[in-house]
Amino acid sequence: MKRKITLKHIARELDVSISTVSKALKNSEEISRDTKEKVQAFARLYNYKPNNIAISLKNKRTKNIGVIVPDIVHHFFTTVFRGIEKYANAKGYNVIVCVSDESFDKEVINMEMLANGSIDGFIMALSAETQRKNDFNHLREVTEQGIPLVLFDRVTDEIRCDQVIIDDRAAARDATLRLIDNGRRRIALFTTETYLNVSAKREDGYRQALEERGIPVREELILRLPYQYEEENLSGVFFRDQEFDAVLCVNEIFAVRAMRLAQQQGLRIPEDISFIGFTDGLLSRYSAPTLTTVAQHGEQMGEAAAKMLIDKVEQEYDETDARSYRTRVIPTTLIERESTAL
Amino acid sequence: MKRKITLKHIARELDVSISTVSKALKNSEEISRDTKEKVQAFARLYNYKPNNIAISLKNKRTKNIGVIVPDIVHHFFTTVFRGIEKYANAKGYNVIVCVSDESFDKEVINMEMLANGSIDGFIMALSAETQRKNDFNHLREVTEQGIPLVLFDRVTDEIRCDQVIIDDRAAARDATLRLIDNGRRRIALFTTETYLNVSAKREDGYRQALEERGIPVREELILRLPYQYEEENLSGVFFRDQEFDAVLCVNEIFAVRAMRLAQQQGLRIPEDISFIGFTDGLLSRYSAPTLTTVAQHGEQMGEAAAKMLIDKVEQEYDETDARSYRTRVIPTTLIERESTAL
DNA sequence: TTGTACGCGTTATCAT
DNA sequence: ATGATAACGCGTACAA
Repeated sequence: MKRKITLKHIARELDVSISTVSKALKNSEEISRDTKEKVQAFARLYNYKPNNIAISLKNKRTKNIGVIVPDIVHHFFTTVFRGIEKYANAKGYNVIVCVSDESFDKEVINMEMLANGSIDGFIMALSAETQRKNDFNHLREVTEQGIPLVLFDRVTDEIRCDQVIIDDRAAARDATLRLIDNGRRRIALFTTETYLNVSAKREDGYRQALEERGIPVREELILRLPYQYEEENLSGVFFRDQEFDAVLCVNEIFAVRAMRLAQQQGLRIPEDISFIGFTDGLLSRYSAPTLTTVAQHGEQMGEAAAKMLIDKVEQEYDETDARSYRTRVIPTTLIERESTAL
Repeated sequence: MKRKITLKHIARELDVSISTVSKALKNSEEISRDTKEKVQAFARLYNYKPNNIAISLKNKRTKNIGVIVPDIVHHFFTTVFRGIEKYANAKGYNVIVCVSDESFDKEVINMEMLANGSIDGFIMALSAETQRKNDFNHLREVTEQGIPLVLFDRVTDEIRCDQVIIDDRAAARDATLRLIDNGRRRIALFTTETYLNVSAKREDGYRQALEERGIPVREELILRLPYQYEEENLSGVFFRDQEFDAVLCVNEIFAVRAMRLAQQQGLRIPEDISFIGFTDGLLSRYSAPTLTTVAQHGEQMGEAAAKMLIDKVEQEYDETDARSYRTRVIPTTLIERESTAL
């Protein structure tokens, strides 16, 4: 077993001092050609690579960034993660991922775990529970320690930090307007039961669009669903009892399931009823009919977040402490597919 | 800004030595109650937490594990990752994720980056390119350095290490047998064009099932598709020209797209033609009709992999160097849904 | 009961 | 041109 070699080993073997080896490997001018060649040859032979941990300790920089997301088996978060990883990797950073599982406690524990030197900064989307509790002390502690933090998607304004978001309100408004312009008048909204910032904003946008067009908002057309709802006792009834000709859904799963139910009720899509969802994932692309959806461009969000974070990490701390926090709004795109193709 | 506090700060402040502080915080018997209380109070007040990096350097243990996957925006890998993260976290480990993007070079670079002290062990699924090139020197180097490695799903037998896999051959065989037992005789196979171990094994299983039942394998029923194929010039033609009554697909995207094409040709599912896919993801659950699929239980695979890795990391190295490498086969489950419901 | 010294691996500064 | 020393933060064997 070829154990990892260190400067010390090389020094001992070549009978020079550790610092000589260190300098030789960096091609320092102070070292003679002879020794440099000797050392470098030896190092190459034994495949010497500096120990990351030692360098981290010395530099107080880990070149790691911590990412905490509520869920990883989730197209949107995965997409954002890909953007983060791609950018970070290109900049020589590694990414440590923790999953909060929508739990406040896990979020706190993970943050504390990573905050003790493991990472140079955080990128995160808040757990549902955190948003519900409105308790952000763990975030505050971290930022007060001077650790850069970038929030994305599930954010809060209670903490001074960078943010990367989409304009959920505008996106929902645009989507709703599109339905209206397509001649739809009785537009339902299927949203989540649990409180999420984003759902709330999407609902705002939905309401705003209706009001703008002088269409009264009918509260009975707004359906708040738990994540794992049973088809029968909810939408089934809903579809039979209510009359509507379009549905805006805050995610694609709701949309696809709703389309299925509508079809089972004998409704034709998009002739009788049209659908728009959020999150342009696999379901939207491969459902039958394919689903018109608001693309959030997660990868772009991830890249933006990583860029903001790494910029902050690498900027000298003393830089005129003019800590300005920025919010980047990534534009959404309405991707039109069959579910609204009139 | 409350900077992170160290033992040194506490020692200076309380006018004791660093080691006294260190011991006091561990409630050592050698330290007087007085000092202990004083130190602990101070530490709590300033929220002292030991620096992970320093501890890693000292212990030569990082409590990090490295995960390298070909793709993260992918249901199966995500699911495995969740299992890894869950188990690792429970054991106090963090997970560093790198994406090889199916590229050999990126896989090598990421491995080397992490192997220099950043992690205690690797869990990975090989990139397509690595499998194609059959070049595993990067894996060999790492294992020769004594870094534990667990391969999952996309594995190789060229490297002595632990493995977590499903029995792809058996799963495909069972699925095919199920189709045969349902009275299907002209069963097609839709598989990937790029060489992957798993696809090859699934094809084996498919062939074996047919042979077992005395059904001749018709090569023209085996379709090898690129990942991003165009509907028109491939399956479209295929569906018109060929006659078959069932399709086994090596992933769920192929299955869902194929179902759609079949429906467009006027075929009824499952009456005229039935489908089985691999990977029990969202598409299988929410497609219309819902898709019968081979569940790979990724989360369980992830947990198993993490357990094997951490066991190895934590076992003393000198333990009778009886390095036995184990292969865990996670049983698959055929989840029957509408696409085969006769 | 407390403190000193050393080591983990590296680099930077300051001798020689 | 080379080497000794200190420092990053921590833990521990040993000395006082």
